[in-house]
Amino acid sequence: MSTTREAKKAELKKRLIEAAEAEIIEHGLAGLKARAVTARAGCALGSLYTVVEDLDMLVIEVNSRTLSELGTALTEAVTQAGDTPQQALQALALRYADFAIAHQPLWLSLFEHRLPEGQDIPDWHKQEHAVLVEVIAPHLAKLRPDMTQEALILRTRTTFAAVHGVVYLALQGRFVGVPMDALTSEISGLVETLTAGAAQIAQA
Amino acid sequence: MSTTREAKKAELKKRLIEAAEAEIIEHGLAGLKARAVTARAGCALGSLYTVVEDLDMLVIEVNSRTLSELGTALTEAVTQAGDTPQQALQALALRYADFAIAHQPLWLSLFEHRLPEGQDIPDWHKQEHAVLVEVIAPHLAKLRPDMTQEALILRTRTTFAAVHGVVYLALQGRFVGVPMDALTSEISGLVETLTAGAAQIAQA
DNA sequence: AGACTAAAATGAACGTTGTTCAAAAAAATT
DNA sequence: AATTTTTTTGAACAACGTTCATTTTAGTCT
Repeated sequence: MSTTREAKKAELKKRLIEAAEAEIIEHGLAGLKARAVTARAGCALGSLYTVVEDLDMLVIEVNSRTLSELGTALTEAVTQAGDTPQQALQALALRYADFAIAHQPLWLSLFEHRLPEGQDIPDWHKQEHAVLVEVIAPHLAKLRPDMTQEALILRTRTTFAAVHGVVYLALQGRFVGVPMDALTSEISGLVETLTAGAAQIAQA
Repeated sequence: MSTTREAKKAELKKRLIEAAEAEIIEHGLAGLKARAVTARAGCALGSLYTVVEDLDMLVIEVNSRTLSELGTALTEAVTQAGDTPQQALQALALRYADFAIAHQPLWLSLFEHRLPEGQDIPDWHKQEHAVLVEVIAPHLAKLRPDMTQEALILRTRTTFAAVHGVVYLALQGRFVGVPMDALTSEISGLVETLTAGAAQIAQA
């Protein structure tokens, strides 16, 4: 039997992913080093490449985990929110910001990680991003009954990206970003404005 | 006299900045290499460090140029737009997206560049980002006469960040981004929604 | 103009990356 | 127990940013 082989390999992979996650949390995505990860996982440097194509693919594995947890956080937020689309969208946006703040380095690596030119993200991982817009779509649809389904898909992505942009620039700490202590109220104000505008345009 | 000394140094610096800009345009920020830049500028590898602290500082010099050109593009867009705040904000957002598309790698390096942990962006360069929000503020103020000046400053940054987020995720080509061929119309729809919402909230 | 001094340009060399691969260790099979 | 197959290992490699002793150039002084 060769159950030991697969099991050990799977366990090593898990250990490496967890080590990479811990390293990103401690030193950020830019501070992720192959030697530090393998030392933390308790294996040789070369072993990394028996379990994963690349260091980049290890990052993608970490991002996959993060995306999954972010997804459950968002779906939970919807169930706890009120019934109106305004309340649901407010809850989603605030939960998104809360998650980003609470898991800053992991959340940042979702959007800062780049593959070398030519390579691109595997499809299975691209699909995992879908949850970010899927949780938004039904509530936006209630606000905009005038829109076709295709238009709604686009507008949902736009809405996500708008909220995302505010959180991203704020966490980045760049000059143009909203200060961290104003982030929650600004996110709330943005969603209020967006929902008010959407309802009004749909009615006209 | 030592006018030749300073002049040569200044000219070398200019050549290096231009070379770095060209390299970023061709290979992206991640593809910027000290050896390629110095080869392109026609000087030795070590000469780079007589003119600039770091390769990072060379990127900041390039970003400074880009920010300046982006600033003039945005101010020009306002003068060409109609008189209503809605028209001004539409013109600004669309011009921002156009600039990002037309100068993709340079625009991306404005937001993708990171300094090593501990170091942070020099103040003079932080200040250069101000133009991004300064062009927005007066038009948003007309839509929200109910807001205090401090609240307006925050909301201006939020508004910029929202539009920026949509452009950024679209150009990134990640799953959640708006497809490039829908970007212009989605930006327009977002600004329409934001301005409609703002006007309604101010009136209430 | 030529000798001398100060400054700047140079590129070989260093430390640190990610990645590879011949050799060693471990596991499976006979 | 011996043999074959597979996996793990870490020294070695190429590519990177950065440094610094040396060389070259520019400025100054008889």
